[in-house]
Amino acid sequence: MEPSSSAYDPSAVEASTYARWRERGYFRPHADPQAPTFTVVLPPPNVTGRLHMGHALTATIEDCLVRWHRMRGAAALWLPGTDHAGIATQVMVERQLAGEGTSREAVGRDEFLRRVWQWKDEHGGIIDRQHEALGASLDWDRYRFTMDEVSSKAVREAFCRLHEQGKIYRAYRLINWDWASQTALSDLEVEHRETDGKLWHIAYPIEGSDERLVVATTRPETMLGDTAVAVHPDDPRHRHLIGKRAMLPLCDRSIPIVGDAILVDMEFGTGAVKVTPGHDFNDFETGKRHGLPVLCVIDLHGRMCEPSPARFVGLSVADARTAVLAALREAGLLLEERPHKLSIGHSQRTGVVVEPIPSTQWFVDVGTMATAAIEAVRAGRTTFVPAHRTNDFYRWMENIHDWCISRQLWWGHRIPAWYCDACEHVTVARVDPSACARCGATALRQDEDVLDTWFSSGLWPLTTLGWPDRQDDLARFYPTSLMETGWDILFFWVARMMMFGLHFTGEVPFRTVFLHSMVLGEDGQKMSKTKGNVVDPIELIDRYGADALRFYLCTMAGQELGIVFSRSRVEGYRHFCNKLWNAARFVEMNTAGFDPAAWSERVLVRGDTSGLSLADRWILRRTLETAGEVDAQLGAFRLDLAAHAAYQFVWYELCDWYLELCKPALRSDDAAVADAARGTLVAVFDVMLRVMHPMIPFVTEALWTRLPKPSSGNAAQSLMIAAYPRRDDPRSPVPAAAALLQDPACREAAEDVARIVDVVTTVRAMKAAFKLPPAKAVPIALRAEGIGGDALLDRIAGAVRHLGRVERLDRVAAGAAAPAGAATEVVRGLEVFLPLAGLVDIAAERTRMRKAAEQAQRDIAALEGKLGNAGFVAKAPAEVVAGERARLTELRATAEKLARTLAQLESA
RNA sequence: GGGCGCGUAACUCAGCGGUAGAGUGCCACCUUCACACGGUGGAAGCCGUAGGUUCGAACCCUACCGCGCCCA
Repeated sequence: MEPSSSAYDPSAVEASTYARWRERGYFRPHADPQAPTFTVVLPPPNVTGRLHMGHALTATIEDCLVRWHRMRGAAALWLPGTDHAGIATQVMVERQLAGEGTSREAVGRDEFLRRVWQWKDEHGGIIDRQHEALGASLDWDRYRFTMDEVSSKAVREAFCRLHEQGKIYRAYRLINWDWASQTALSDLEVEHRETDGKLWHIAYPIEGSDERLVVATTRPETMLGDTAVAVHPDDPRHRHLIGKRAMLPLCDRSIPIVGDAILVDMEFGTGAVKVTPGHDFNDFETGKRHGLPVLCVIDLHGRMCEPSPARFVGLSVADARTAVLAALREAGLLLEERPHKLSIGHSQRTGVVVEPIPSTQWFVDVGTMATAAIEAVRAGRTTFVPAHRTNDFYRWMENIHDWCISRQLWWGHRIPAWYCDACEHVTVARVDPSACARCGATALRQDEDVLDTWFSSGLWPLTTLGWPDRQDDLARFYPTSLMETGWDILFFWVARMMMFGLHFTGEVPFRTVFLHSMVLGEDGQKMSKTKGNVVDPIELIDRYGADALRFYLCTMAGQELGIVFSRSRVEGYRHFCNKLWNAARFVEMNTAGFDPAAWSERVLVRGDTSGLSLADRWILRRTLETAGEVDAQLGAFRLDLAAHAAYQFVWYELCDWYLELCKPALRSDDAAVADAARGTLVAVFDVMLRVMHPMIPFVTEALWTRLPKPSSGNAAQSLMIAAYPRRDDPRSPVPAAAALLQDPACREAAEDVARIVDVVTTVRAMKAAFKLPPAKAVPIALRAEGIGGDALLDRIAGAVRHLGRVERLDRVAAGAAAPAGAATEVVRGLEVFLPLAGLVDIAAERTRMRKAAEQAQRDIAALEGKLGNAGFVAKAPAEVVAGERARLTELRATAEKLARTLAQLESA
């Protein structure tokens, strides 16, 4: 065994440890068919993407839970893979081609696809290796890519089935058009941003009258496509105009005036709105209600087109707006212009303003699938964590629109529809057809478009398990246990997966949906390259270690609000890993050659604590309590509280106190005494390393592998597959856990340790107050009058002497006078005297004591008031009242002792 | 406009009905035989504001003020 360094170096263990886990096949679910399964599918990142903090958070939470279940004995399966990311990837390759002075149109579809695959091969897979750096225990043998054979087959199967069932159809509809990438988008891919715009009032002359109807609009250029004007049927200002016609300015076209209570808000603008079914979703619906024609006046490149008047044709939307406004102004029809905030849709991918345009596209009728998904959640078949997210899911599902799934891209799953030139029949088929299904003609053209990437990722829980061909994994691991992702993509992923999963299998895709919030930059803003506040998780891993980053992310997993990144906290958790490393090193140094078998059999198996010291009993009990706490918090998805409990215990109880308390025993000549401490150390570290492994797998594995283990029978090769310490688990490393937790001796030890901590802390503080060096050995005296007397002092004296650096510990009998010239403190009724011949300023000490006495009196008065309140005594829980009474008793004793000391000082 | 969430120490966050906590930072002392990525002691908070419920409120309720997100 090589001597370990005094500083933990993550880079020295992480990569090799990960490789070892992988070689040994620990990432695969074990074969035991009886074992419960725990299955998670990783939300597929973009194949050419890089790990960002959101991915790191997702992977940390999922890995932690997967590891925890694996240690609890489940056949744990965490499924990796990547997404082909249609638009994003295509845009990258198009940019590359543009750099070469060519374009996808110039090189042709086949060459373009070859180039995309090449791009994917060159840039893909980086994020997989980054997940490895984080320690993700993904089953790489089951890796899936949304464009691989299995996925492709699944996509085609799903498309054909939905088409056969009439749930996929082709229609001429208004869609969101991204002119930069020349494709349609679904509603979800459009981001609405609030923008400062203007509201214009335009007068439309009424036919056969001198009247004018004034409409308010934020998009004057679209008036060229107006096919009606709408007013509210209850509006006394405009009601009489319904049924008449207006003359559309600039176009000299006669359009009807309709009454529509849905579209028109009487309070807004002038109470009259222009209706442009070709370029506005609300207007499109209004057009359907009134049988209005749909005019398309904006083309696919965002330019005005026929039937716009010739002088506008060819202008960009922005130029057309200027021109239209100028023309209206000239005609005296532009009445008002005022600032107005409006929300404008932008393409999520390219950022350009999305134009609603009518077009023929493929759609999924999601109505019944959405209903089924809502019902499944209502029935509790899938639950959301945190629970209040359930309402977001309902609200979105209840207001869902049909999903536009065709994209005018080349990179993606090509739509399996073929058009017959002869009879115009559309053949949709699982296998590429050679002839028209209706007329048999062989002149077929496949649809040029591909499917929305989210169509294939919506099938992800199915395809990762081999659907539709393989059934074994599906039968064993579906429905999966957990879907964990950021809540910003609840609708993209979770909702679609729910619909598809239920539709194709009748069963929900996952039992629990755990949604975390977003990681923001240190400035509290959303991370973005332009703001320069992006934090790279890989840089953090390199600098602080994967465990430090993971532990930090665990502590943030419960955050409801955005997670404001804090580098200093990551650094703090690196310190924690280092602390753990050094504590374990201490154990290693002190247990060389120690065989814990006999100790384990007696204590851990039989629950016999008779040979243990006070400190041993205390720390054993606290270790088991902490194990239970962490286990419970992980079960409640409170990774933050699990991490917190482990941190507090390790640093402030185990390291600060137990490791110091056990030192005298370790150096004892009495082998039994030393072995009691050694056995305890070994057992405590075994349990705690297991407990923390899901959160910080690397450092715990490195230490656990090296340290002696208490149970020689359960010599697992790796902590990863060791049993998680749980009271009722027969595989638990502490079979007698329940008995130990019940053991009165262990419980009482906690009281004594608390006394030790009190006294030692007091002595240290007194030294500091009198400017004595902490290492200075001082004489002290203690009096435990009325709180256990000599028996208590017998139990704690040794530890107090050791930890307080006390050279002589005297006892002051109940009736005796306090030592003269001594500084005095009373802590929970126990008097601590520090004789300081010559050092003590009697006057100052007198003042200090007087202050302490006054404070005690104030506390007593406050408590007496509380206990004197009849309402409190009658209504508060008995244990609370009893607790306060005990506190009062203790405080009175303290006050009395302070008074006595003070009296002695005053007479001095 | 509708919905949800959040305002606790200088910063990042726990606590969510019974004596205000952690990390980082700050001050003083300590290179003590696991750890200076450390130890000891300390300073630092009208727990957003105002009401209400309660014996008791940082915690529950209401309103308001800020901040963020989602959906229109």
